[in-house]
Amino acid sequence: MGLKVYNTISGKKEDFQPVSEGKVKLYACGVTVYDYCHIGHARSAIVFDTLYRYLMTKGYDVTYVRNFTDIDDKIINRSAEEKISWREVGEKYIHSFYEDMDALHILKPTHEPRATEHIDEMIALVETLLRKGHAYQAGGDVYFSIENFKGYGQLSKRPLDEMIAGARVEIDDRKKNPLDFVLWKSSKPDEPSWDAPFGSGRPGWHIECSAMSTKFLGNPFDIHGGGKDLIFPHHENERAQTEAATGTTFVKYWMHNGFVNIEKEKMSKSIGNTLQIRDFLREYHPEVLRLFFLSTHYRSPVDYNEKSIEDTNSALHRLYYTVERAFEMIKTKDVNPLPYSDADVLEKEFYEAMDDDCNTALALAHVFELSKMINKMADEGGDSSIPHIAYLNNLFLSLTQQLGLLNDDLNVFESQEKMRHLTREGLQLSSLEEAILERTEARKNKNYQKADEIRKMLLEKGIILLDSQKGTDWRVKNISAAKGER
RNA sequence: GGCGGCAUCGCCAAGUGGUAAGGCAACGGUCUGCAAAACCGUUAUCUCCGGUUCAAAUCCGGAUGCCGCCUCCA
Repeated sequence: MGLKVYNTISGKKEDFQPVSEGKVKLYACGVTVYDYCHIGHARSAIVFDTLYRYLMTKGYDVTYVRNFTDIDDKIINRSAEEKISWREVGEKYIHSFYEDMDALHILKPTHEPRATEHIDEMIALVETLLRKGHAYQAGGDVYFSIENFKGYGQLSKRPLDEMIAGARVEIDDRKKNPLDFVLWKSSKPDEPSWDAPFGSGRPGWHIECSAMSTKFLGNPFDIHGGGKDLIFPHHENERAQTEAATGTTFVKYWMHNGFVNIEKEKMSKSIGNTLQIRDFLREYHPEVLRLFFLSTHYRSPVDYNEKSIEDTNSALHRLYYTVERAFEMIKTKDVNPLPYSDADVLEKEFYEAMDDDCNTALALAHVFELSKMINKMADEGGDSSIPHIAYLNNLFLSLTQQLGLLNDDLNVFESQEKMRHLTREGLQLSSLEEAILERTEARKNKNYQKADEIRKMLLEKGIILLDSQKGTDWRVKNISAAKGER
């Protein structure tokens, strides 16, 4: 079974057939660099990162392009607010973008072009459009004329007359048609501008993606992605201007991810409920966010709320503990992994799920089943099952890592989680260790009452003590349960 | 007003014709001095009404509710 993807323009799942055999050209709209990234950006990045990884797993030679919009009104405004140049604004937020993406283990795309480094290509594109009669000049600006581009509205599926009738389209006298959009805009005296045959100024929003995707991927290319909100007007306009200029299909498959809501409310700056990635990471492990997003199909809206995140956090712990347990059993011996057919079935189902329009939620279900299989085998014990456990564990890690999960070393994961928790509780590691020692003494003396008091005291701080032959270790209590008690 | 989407166990969430994956939580059990983790077991007929079909959560029609887009936005 081959990969199927849902194509926005046809509204259907289609068999994925790349333009060139064995190669995939993928373009995802990146960010406008004027602020820190929020978890909506993270979702988009994670969705297309997952697709990118999966395409590579399937053996495609993938060229993945993700742009930076580094010139735009918001950047100019920001530059005034922060009293730094617009270029410094760009640099600053590109830097922060990388910090966030690295923390989330988002793989680096093949190319990450910046708009301002491709002004020449944009100018050439605008000139072509002018020459072909798809664009016109008005008051120093250049507009794209939708009139003689017959496919306008196909992507977003909007009838033109009704869009025009829509109350929210701003009427601009300079436009021949209210839906015409700017390709090039004249700059005010103190704004950045570039010389062009049709007057100095700066590019409109959509033109950069047309220029850069075409430059790096050619036309047509395979997949163009982004958030659902980009379908109109951004992608509709990109498509119109590119196809009008080149006379050929722009993109074969359009893929769009759903939104992130926060507590059932749309996340937006005007409501003031945006959650930045860096703020999230102060509270939770980065993979909690990844697992959370992968638990819902990428096209569906997803509601961010504390309970769901804490549930996800518990689920992620389960995955890590499974690996920990498996390694514990394997490490003592030199083990040759021995295949196990029940696991091979799960592996097959995992790939079938991924092939079905990247159904990561279903794929994850199989990962959890595999986790159960490993734990069960470990429970039943017996040296004879160890080669199987080694096999299952290898498979488990290969599947989770395809989803970008379980990147951390177990010790790192655990200790980060513990430190994060101690900070949250305002506890010192040394005093915790002291309490544990004290309890161990009490247990030796069979003073279980005191031992239980200490256990209870620590439990109230979200710390669980784990007794074993080797001594007493501790873990962070499942946070959702801990919070419910307080 | 136009276009589109969604409604599945307490919560989250897969599932597009053959009698409901998975996660979290809960309860009972095994294990443990007590716990934890893990494992075993238990918990749904899919918003409502009508239709098509041998057969529908899945297709069609209608109702109700929720949401998104049409303006910068991942």
